[in-house]
Amino acid sequence: MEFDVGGRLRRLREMHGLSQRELAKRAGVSNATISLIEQNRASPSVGSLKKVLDGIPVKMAEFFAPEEPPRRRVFYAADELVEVAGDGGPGGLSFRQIGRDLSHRALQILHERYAPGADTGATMLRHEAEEGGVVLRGQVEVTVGDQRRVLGPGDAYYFDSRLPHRFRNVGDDEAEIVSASTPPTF
Amino acid sequence: MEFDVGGRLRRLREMHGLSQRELAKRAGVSNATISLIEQNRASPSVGSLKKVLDGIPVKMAEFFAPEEPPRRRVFYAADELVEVAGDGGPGGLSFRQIGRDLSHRALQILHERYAPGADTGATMLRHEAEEGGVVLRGQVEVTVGDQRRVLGPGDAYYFDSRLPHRFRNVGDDEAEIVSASTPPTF
DNA sequence: CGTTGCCGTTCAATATATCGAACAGTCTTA
DNA sequence: TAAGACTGTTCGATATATTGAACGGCAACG
Repeated sequence: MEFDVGGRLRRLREMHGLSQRELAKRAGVSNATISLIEQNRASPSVGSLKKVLDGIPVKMAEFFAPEEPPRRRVFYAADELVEVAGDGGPGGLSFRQIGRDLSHRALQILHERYAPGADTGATMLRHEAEEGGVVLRGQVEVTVGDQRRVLGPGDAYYFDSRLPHRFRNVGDDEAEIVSASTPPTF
Repeated sequence: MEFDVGGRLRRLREMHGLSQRELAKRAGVSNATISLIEQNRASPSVGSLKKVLDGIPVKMAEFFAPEEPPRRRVFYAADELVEVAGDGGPGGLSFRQIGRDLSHRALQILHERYAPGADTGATMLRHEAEEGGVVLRGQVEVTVGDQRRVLGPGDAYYFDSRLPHRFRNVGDDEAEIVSASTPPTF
């Protein structure tokens, strides 16, 4: 099993939008060196390789880490967000989540919509997590522990998920929130 | 930050109960080479180092892997979010963050606004983190590694922050995003 | 058109890694 | 005591990595 040092370096460099000369300057080596390494016409010393990687910057372990980190999905169209709670209908709540499988993710992000009067109910205690969000439209009454407040467009919140919490749309129009929590809890 | 290649190799070799000569034979290099490398009197080429490690055997990524692998306030009015980047004026970028001190938080949540044409620039900070977000208004071109896409209202993204990334408002109107990342990076 | 500036590549000169062989030390055995 | 079989280290010769300067290509500009 050979390691294509040159190809790997070239891909990393280009991915970071650097020219050979630019990288050479940052790394303190000559551009010729980079060129030769990328063509696999020279096998750099560990010291040199380290200098080069520091200029990108990339850690040694990263560089040699198992080739392709399975290219995870990055983009999601609006209609590809997955409904994870509520009925999704016009009458109530809609929680639309970025990505279907969160088991390898650190973050759960939701696009939430509340019909007028919609209410999450008194929510259970959750696992050890933190969450926060921004209200985009409407008037949402947020209750966390013994604190309560009505938030409008642009207002935000942040709390420890272990506290009991509740969201309620107290306005006459639909309300919208984008929220995030870590780690994902469901 | 330096990497003690010699010391590391010596420890690994002894841990596996190999003599310099024995390892040299397995690896197909001279014993002198091993001796010099272990004294840090020579910085082996990655080709040589690979041969040596194969003789132990130890993977490159393993060799360079770090010793140990990685592993109040609730409500904020819209005008209490703190501007953390950009000029905040009408002309460019505005990144408004929930909360001022993130040192004890797991989550960084931003309410971002981009004037038409606004751009985060090509080179971005890189950190061990994950981030995602939802586009609320406008047309935003998102580039992550070698992937690129224009996202509109309701569309979303999620990626590993170690990949170089860039956001650009390619529409004629202001664009708006709510994003989250963990752990907070600043 | 020529100039400027950037790109990646190539080449001869030089610095350095690597080799083969010899060195000194330790332990075992005759 | 010396010989044999190990250990890790050192030395000059040689192979190779690295340099600095040149080269040709390509796009922008006057």
